[in-house]
Amino acid sequence: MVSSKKYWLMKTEPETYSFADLLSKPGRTDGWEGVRNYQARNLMRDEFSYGDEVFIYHSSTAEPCIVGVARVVRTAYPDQTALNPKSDYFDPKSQALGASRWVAVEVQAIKRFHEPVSLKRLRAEASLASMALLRPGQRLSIQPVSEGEWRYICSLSPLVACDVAERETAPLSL
DNA sequence: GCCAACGTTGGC
DNA sequence: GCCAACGTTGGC
Repeated sequence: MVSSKKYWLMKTEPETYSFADLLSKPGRTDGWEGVRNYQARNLMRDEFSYGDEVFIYHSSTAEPCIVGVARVVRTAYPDQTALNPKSDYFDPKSQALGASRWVAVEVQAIKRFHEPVSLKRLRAEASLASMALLRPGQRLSIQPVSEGEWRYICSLSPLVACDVAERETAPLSL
């Protein structure tokens, strides 16, 4: 039996890597690298399936918010940045091991919120009270999102397909 | 920049 | 395996 689609939330600091950065990649697809937490790694490695959908969340910024939706287009593979001494994500222990202890997945941006859904807004919604993201001291950079939470959040602001947005906004650059 | 809440490290 | 020290995250 084919398992049903699961939903996730992934945090990123937009100063380091923003949703716009993902949109700028070929095919709006990129490797989600640099996750250096076992719990988050295990979710990616053991739970992420092809086609799962992911909220992209901007953290450590003036207005923390969910900015868009991406789709898992490649399941977990070794995160090679852990073996690259020049990478910000270099991990000496992986180097000592001779293999990366970390994994990455590839995600493709598919939709953006017309109005990003702010953390403040999420906190104001009673039906999201038990959401993982809103728990005090929740630092996990990859979190499961229930189908109910997913649908509710998607109803809070219109979603714009990224390929459409590209056509509308991208100047001709040939 | 503060600080609470974690997670990791390493001595024992 | 305990746990103190240290580092990191991330909202405010």
